[in-house]
Amino acid sequence: MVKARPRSSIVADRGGASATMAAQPAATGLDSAQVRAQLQLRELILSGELPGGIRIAELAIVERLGVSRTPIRAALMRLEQEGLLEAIPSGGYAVKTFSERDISESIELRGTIEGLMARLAAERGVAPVVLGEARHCLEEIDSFLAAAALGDDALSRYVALNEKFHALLGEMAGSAVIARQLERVTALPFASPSAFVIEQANSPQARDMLVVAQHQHWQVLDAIEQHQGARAEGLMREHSRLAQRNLRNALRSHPAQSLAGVQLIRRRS
Amino acid sequence: MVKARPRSSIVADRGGASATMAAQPAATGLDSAQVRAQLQLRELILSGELPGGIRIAELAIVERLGVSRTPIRAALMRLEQEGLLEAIPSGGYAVKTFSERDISESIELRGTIEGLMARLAAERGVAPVVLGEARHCLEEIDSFLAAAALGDDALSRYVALNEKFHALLGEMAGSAVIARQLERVTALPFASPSAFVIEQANSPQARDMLVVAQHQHWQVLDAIEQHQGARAEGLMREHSRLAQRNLRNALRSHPAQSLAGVQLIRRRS
DNA sequence: ATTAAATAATATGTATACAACTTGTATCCG
DNA sequence: CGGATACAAGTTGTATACATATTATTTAAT
Repeated sequence: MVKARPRSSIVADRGGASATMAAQPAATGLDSAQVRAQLQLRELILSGELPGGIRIAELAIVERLGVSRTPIRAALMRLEQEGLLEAIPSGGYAVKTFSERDISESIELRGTIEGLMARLAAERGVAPVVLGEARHCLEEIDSFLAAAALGDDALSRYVALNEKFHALLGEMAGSAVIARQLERVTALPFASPSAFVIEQANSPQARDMLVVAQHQHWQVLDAIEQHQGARAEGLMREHSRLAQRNLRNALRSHPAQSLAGVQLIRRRS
Repeated sequence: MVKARPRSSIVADRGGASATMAAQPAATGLDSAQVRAQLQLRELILSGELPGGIRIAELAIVERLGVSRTPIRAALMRLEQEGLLEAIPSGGYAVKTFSERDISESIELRGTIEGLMARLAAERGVAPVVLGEARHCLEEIDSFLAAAALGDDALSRYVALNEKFHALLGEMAGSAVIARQLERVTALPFASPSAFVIEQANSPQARDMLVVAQHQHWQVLDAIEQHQGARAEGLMREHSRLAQRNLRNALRSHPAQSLAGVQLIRRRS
């Protein structure tokens, strides 16, 4: 025991950082350091502080986040699996960039998998309790979509309920395997069901778009209830093409908006 | 520098193991320790030495593979992402098990994604060079499928060429995003395109099954060449249902065969 | 005898030291 | 002046020590 408390001295050296981390549990949660590092790194990437294409040095992240290399390495590995980073052949990771086509294909893939889920739900049948939940979810959307104009809070409520409906779709399909893969697809920031909804908030057709989307929601649910597999699948696919349209609009008219991760999109590719 | 060469002494202690590892590069390749550990662990799982449901202790793997915990931890994390392990809430990993339904859904998902690829290839068009490769691949299959009876070598050649054709399909679709997700699906041992082909080798209908599969291959290629997106997609989906059929046969008639990973399938679930 | 609590054993999570490798730079030779 | 080699700085890969959490076992009390 010659060397005395190697860690406590180090902690004292880095006391400021540690104290900061312990003082902001609201931002980072109280998960393990690995999860915290993963969340914080994802934020750094999506906020643009770590621009697309840049190589990520582990030691730089160590200084930024105040944890050792071990949990950071784990976080980097997970973010690579998630698709936000890509492994460099010579070692290390770089922040990935996405072409408009990449995003379009991600959305198409999401629509295809969601279509599969809707078809399975229709073919196999869904427990009445879950069907009730889904109906209730859509009724809630109906209720505030009735207003002629929508505020920002209505938009965010739509986003929340929309995600809930899509989550319920996974439950209705009853397949953990497929749900897992869908999660991997929607992990990409632009492939999520309501990625470009807020982007279109100020557009005059914003409400109309939501009306159409909600109509599709109801039709999908109807198709599922009536065991119309092909109809449910087709509707769900078409539903995802609204996101395609929003993607194009967002990239054309609003060059650099506040959407998380836009700076990862490389134009002209 | 009080403590002298902590590693070299340790290495001397484990000299046997290290020397063994260096002496068998043929079995493990000369990749990094992380990749080696990942490959060896996967083998241990698929061969049944680490049975489904069992918890994996890192130190036990350290003794088995002769590398330190760090690369093993990385390998475990990757195998979890791959779907062979599942994280235990209290920490650590356990070998996953699969119901027949899980596998069936994995195959259906693969068929769906391959169907999407085939449709995209048909709609967008494919470079003549790649089309030629695909045609050549199918012609090779034709050539040895002409024989009335098939030996074991013919079967393994079919498996190789079959995988090549499915890989070419990814190239024809021209989507790195979708190809990546398909890889994740086919990473599961039973979802791979030719998972149950060998299993059916001794069956009298084995050759007939391959004839049908090969017919579908040609039809898909034809549909792609003629820009018939819906036809290509439907054919590719139906093609995957041959695997479904083989799965059922394999589980019914041949209770515990030599297929890698069968012991991960939990009957009665 | 059974259950609960306490303690010991063992597991994973984290930090850091060390080694190997990659990359950028500077110097020397042609 | 250009190129190639050698050297140096920095980065990732690996091993291991340490801390903490979980699990198993044993003991005590009801």
